[in-house]
Amino acid sequence: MKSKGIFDDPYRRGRLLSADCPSRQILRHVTSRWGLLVLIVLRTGTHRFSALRDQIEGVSERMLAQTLQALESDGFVSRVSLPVVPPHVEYSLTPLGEEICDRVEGLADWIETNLPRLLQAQRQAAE
Amino acid sequence: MKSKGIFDDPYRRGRLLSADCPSRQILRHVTSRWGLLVLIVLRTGTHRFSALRDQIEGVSERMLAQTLQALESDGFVSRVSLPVVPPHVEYSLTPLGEEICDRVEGLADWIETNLPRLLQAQRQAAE
DNA sequence: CGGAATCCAAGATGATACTG
DNA sequence: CAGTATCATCTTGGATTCCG
Repeated sequence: MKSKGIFDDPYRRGRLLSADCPSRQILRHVTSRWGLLVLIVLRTGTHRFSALRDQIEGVSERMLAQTLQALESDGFVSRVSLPVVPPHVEYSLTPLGEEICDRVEGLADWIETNLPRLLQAQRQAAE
Repeated sequence: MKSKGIFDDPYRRGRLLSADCPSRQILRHVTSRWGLLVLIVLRTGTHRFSALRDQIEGVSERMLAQTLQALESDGFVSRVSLPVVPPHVEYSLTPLGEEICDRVEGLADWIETNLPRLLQAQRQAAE
């Protein structure tokens, strides 16, 4: 009888090129249109819902709520609801969220810093 | 008469939190569902269209072509079409593409490596 | 204040068929 | 082989309204 140890699990480490790799879902959450921006803002500390909405220009309340839920369900964001009226809810990064935010911010910072080069490359590629 | 120097351009460096920052578009291209995977595969060397399609499980030819065009127009991917029949087209990373791929792969690798932790965090967050 | 619910517009994606 | 064209579908996103 063959034993089925943990080493038989093909996803002990992710394989992004496989269609059914769970990494793809997580990746889509953190690289989603608003997910990445939420992480970046939360990296600067705890924020309330309205503060996030105001800092992330262009996000709707609907998408912000949806994005926060996805990040929370992945364990990247912690949600603390204070039982007061009017409601007061605070969002912050979990330790896991801080770790992934390092990588996310590395990407975002590189683009922001190199934007002049990037815009020039776009013009050149358009020729 | 006021001179309009390059320092007047608010986007000499990007500001991702601004709705109209060009960085957002570039970011969406490289973090798109297939864009990220294309970059990762091209990091291993030059590939033909069909090779990319085969390696990136689940991508359709339509989306692959569209993704490659976006990355090419941003200056991340170089497209070389050999004038033979049947057609032979080779894709590779530009120097700019390699630079950004460092960051993209950093993120992807972290997720793949930490997938076990991530899946456990998901279960815990679901409680 | 922080959402949830609903409806609708816009965009992303896919299957298929077709072409140089 | 490497796409493009077309159509159908699914997802994303936004505006509005309502609620505890």
